[in-house]
Amino acid sequence: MPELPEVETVRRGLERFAVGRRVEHVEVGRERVVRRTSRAALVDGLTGTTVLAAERRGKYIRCPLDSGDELMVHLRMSGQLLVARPGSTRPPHTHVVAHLSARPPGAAVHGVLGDGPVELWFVDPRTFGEMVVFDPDHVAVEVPELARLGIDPVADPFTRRELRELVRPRSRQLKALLLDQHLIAGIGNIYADEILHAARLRPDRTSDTLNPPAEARLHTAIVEVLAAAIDAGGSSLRDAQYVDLFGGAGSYQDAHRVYGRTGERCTTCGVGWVRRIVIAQRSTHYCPRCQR
DNA sequence: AAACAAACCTGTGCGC
DNA sequence: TGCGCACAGGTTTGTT
Repeated sequence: MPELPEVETVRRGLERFAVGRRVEHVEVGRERVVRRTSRAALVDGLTGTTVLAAERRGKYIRCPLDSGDELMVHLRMSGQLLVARPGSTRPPHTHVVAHLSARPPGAAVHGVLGDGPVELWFVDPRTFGEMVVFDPDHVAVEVPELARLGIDPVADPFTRRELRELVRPRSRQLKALLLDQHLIAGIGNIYADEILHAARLRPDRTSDTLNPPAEARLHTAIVEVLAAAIDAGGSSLRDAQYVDLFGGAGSYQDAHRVYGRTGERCTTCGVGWVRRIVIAQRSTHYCPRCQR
């Protein structure tokens, strides 16, 4: 369930362990992962390039390469990026392996893997995830959804004013609004529920009914919940699809107030019981007492 | 414009 | 115990 905090955790891992290395060799198993282009396009686009940076927009990872192209990775539901020592045993569903060079002399030493060569694995049982190398000058054609992405509440300036301009002119259920990547990029099902609980707003309330205090609570909740989740390294659920670059779990699941807590007493008010309903075709958890 | 449905795919966990 | 099935997650596309 990689959402913004999980993708940000992965991005930070890439910054430490991939940036500055050269891609020596690429293996692509299942071609479905590169369906937007082809196996050859990914191999040719990556081989021989050096990774210049690791960036994130919403749930999309973007890595500029010294060729002028960019690598885009989306983990979708079950994708993982992992770093490993060369020759390590690969887990099932490892669809792409990029062999990265040692770091150049003078680079800082980073963690247990040191500066020797590493492998970067893309693992994805459900194969919804994808990788593509594209020309950023043609992003609107080659990766149109990137060009249509809404504001990133962590990477972009995101004040109450930006939120107000998204919320006021529409009449959308708040849950659906938070999930709409064209408006705000990066919030998924878990964090939408947690944000609305923190803001004390019902998920089915419509956006044009918020008064200024409610709008302010929503803004604060978006910023604070995402920041706390990033600090915790994201959420790893029981079926544990999400892990960081080294296979480590996050801990924000322990801080969930409503997601996955159907039928439990609300820990915030101590009175209400967490309900599960369906909104925007997604399971939605909230406390009918706290959230209005 | 907004809501809804289906599609993509596989592992997990439930009920019988 | 074993089987079958609903379900989970993100996004696009198409329909109402």
